[in-house]
Amino acid sequence: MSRLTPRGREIVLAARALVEESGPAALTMRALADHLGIKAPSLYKHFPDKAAVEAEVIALGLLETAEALEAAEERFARSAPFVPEPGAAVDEPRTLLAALARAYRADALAHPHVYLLATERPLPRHALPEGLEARAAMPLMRACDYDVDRARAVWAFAHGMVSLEIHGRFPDDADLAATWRAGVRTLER
Amino acid sequence: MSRLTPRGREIVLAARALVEESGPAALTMRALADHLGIKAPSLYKHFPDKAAVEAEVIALGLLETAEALEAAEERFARSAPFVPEPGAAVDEPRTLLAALARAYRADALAHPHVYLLATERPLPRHALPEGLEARAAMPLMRACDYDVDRARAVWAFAHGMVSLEIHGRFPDDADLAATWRAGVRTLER
DNA sequence: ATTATCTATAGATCTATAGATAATGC
DNA sequence: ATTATCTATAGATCTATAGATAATGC
Repeated sequence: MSRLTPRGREIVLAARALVEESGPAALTMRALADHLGIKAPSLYKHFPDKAAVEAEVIALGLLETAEALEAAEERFARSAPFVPEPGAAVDEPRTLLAALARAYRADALAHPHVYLLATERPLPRHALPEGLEARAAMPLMRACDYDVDRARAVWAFAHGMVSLEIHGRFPDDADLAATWRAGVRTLER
Repeated sequence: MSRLTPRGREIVLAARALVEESGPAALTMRALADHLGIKAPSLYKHFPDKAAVEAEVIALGLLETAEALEAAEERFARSAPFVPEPGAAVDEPRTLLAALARAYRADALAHPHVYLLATERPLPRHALPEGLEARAAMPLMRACDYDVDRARAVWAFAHGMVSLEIHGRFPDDADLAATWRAGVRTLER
């Protein structure tokens, strides 16, 4: 993103909006051009091909995930240590892992189609900013004290939850907050 | 499947082979017809539209998952209780949940593209055999003593692991067997 | 008679290139 | 001069329908 021209940025933002509105399949060069009020061939003066535009949208999604997790980390670090007491806010996550899980879910559900675009296909790693993928993975690694297997297990749980939820695979009456709690609680140790 | 004509069955099996070979997007009416040595319009005498064919492939995938899990359940029930001893086979799953997790992964990786077709989109529930979805979910429910939240958490973990693995999202040198162990072990209690 | 196939074809899309034209920045 | 746009168009696909033809089953 940072390495794009201003017009390139606009195009990528329009592409993200398009994906978010109507799903990854709706991102076509023509629809994107329409959104921008230009003709499709004009896009090729800014990006070599469609994959390049898509890669930028994916990079944007990854960056937002990283930022959401980092923000949750900071919020948790600054928050008062949890002390059970009568009038306390019931809603505060009590552990760093719970805070990260909550942020992960909130971020994914805030733009589910971009989330799917960024996770349900191989990453175009060559087209992503150096270090972005690792950056997005670090908060969970830190929360798991650099135990990679636990960090990956937590990631798989969170991704699985979000994926199944977005695709409507759980029963309508499922209490997913309870499922998240059950998962996070057991993965905590 | 059972409610199909013999020719319908052949078409669905060819469709599944096509998906498995080249991914869900490769399932087009023309490619399917080519595979069968006929012309695309002929398919419409057997299925009303492409979605109907796709739904049958998904039903097949779900059925295979259900059968794989049920078989693992039975195998585990019949196996000798685990007794740590020097020459024992190191590879035996020691708990029912571990056995189911292993079967889930093996089944998904045996036909990853069909797995993705059956999980990475909303289920065409109206077009599936009655009870199939519930049947596929039961082994995990039984293994979790009907604790739905734990069963769903395990499912999410397993689905997340498989999804991330199929899409090549883990580092090449990741020890995924260790990640599965870590996840299953913690979700066990 | 019914069933499975075929040919022909409508009607939508998509991505991407070539080359012309207008606007902007020195 | 450079940049952003446009029109025109090539070249691939896709899904699905209509109607003809051949084969099969009574």
